[in-house]
Amino acid sequence: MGDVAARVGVSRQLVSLVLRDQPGASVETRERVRRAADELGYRPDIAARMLRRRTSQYLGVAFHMQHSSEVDIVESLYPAAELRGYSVVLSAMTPTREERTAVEELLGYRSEAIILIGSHMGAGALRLLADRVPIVAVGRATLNAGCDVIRSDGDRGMSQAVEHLVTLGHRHVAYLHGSDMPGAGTRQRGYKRAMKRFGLAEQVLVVRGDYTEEAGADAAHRLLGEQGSLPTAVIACNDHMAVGLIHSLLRAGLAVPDDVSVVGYDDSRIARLSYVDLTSVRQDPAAMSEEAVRAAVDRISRVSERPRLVVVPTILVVRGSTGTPRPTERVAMRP
Amino acid sequence: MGDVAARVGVSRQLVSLVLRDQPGASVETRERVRRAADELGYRPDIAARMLRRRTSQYLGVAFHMQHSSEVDIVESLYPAAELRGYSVVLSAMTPTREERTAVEELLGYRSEAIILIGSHMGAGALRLLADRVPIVAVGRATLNAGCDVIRSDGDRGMSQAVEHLVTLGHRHVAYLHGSDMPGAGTRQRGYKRAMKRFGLAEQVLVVRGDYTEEAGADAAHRLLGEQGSLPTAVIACNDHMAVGLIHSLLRAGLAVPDDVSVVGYDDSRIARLSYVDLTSVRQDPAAMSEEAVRAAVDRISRVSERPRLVVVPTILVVRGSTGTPRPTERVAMRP
DNA sequence: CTGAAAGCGCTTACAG
DNA sequence: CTGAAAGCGCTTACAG
Repeated sequence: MGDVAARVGVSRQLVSLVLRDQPGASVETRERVRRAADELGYRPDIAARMLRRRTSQYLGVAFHMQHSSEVDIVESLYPAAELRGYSVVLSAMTPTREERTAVEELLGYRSEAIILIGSHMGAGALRLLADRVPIVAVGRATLNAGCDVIRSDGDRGMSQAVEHLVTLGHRHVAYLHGSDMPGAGTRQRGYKRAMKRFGLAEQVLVVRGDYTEEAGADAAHRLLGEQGSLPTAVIACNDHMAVGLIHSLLRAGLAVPDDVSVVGYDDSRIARLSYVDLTSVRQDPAAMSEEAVRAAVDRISRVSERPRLVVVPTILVVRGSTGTPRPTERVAMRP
Repeated sequence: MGDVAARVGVSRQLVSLVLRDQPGASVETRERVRRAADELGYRPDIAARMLRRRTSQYLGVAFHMQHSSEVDIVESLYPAAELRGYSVVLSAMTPTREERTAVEELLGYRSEAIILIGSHMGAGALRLLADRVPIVAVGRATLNAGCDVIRSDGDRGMSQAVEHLVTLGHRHVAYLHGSDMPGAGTRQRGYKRAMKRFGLAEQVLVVRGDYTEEAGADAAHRLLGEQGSLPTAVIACNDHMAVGLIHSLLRAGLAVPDDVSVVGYDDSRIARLSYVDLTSVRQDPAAMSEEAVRAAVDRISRVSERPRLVVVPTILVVRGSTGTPRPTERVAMRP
């Protein structure tokens, strides 16, 4: 910084001022300082800056690099944080790097709040952490852990899926449940509620499995095994199960969506593959990011007092795996 | 830090010493200091620490969060850096966050070297940057930009693919070329060289396209259009093209691998889907990370003088999309 | 082990 | 706009 000041012939304070876009320098000087900084390849030292300001202006973010849905959220965190004058500092969770490690690093950076995406921490550990620093948990149902929670509306998402299928004319809409999957309970509840709302309580059919492709394939076999009761549409609790299901149906000589319509959940990359072309419910990553940053900033500035729960609406992405049911089959379906 | 010192009844210097695992404190004191730090939830301020040490011990990493192959590399960068006493600081490149921005942030952190994964910078810009700080470019062919380059051996990868197919008994091995894709040139060259090596120069058949699924599907149509000349195996320059190809072949009533074997490249998530089950060439992310860190550290410590090029061997992952060619077809193939 | 001192590169506050 | 001073939270170096 001294070099830049010397080159322009001004004080270090003035250089600092210009580089922080503060008032107090003439337009001409401003220009000269900037040019000198560029020429010398000078950038203020972030560490020194944040040491002097008692406030780091950092939002720490811990996330699973391998999960594309979390990556989508992190991506929109950058602009959301910048809008409110904060910088994002990233700490990855990987198979070899625990959540604990990731969080400790963020604490070392003196993050003013930590946004925890897809956290696996127990409520107790989370509460202890939340006592030290404001925590915003994204995509996690646990309440009462002393932190703000932002999650997408799995209930409403499933409702959108059911509504879409009913509007197309389906009545026999089955559901593939993924046990042990985070958010699975909410999604199944959403399916059942929506079916009830459309007067289809008696058509509710839940097939259980885990959340893998194989489970989806298995489910197809079980559905096909029950003679005469094949639903005209199936909603899976995630895209992987949906894809396994489709694959088994095709192998069994059935057409999608002509014989069976299929809806997935997550709108993952697989859903978008042209030959899968899966109708899927997608969370709104940009909205979740904005809410997460808002919650963090409000808590830092002590605007919000008690933990907040924000439920962000989902979006139904209609693709080629859903269509109107076959008239013949609809008749056959109602004995 | 003062609080911890006061609590234990020692000097701040001693606390600092213990937390840095330096010699000079008794085992008992060490224990008491650690416990007090834990109880108070104290962590040394990273910024203050690196400000005082004139060396940040940071390795800056710029990468595309959305590219799973880059994420794989970053993941193994953490342990590789730690092994050599460095910390990793992440800066993401996204559709809304340019490489320039990501790099500037890393410079602000006073990274001692920057590992640039999948960089799109021109050679000129790269050279300018490399004058300011040691740069290691990963997965990029451009040499002579004043930085170290680590890339996987696309040439040898294709050679492994050809060898695998030839060993299975294939002779008519076609290639789907993806124009404009980084590394595409090297891969195509590898295919041609390997074919020549196995005395199959006359069987070389290159179908062009971009690197999308659609291009793979198109290629299938073109291959099917040429009567009697359908190869018994096809290598695609990436998994997406391979998957598009397989899909078109299946639609045309052909079986994979019974009628046509298919090999992809990248070993992406899609390749691993159970119903795709694609034999694919995969780069070795852990090896690339280790080489990247080694190059960075050597350059920081001025062990290496001139830019280094490290070519990391690939690994062939054999799955269900490749098999022996049909005897009948092999006869038909040689008129 | 302690204690007193200096300094990393900034920002802040203030008198001129 | 300048100039002199202080201080952020650490680490380093040194005399005891």
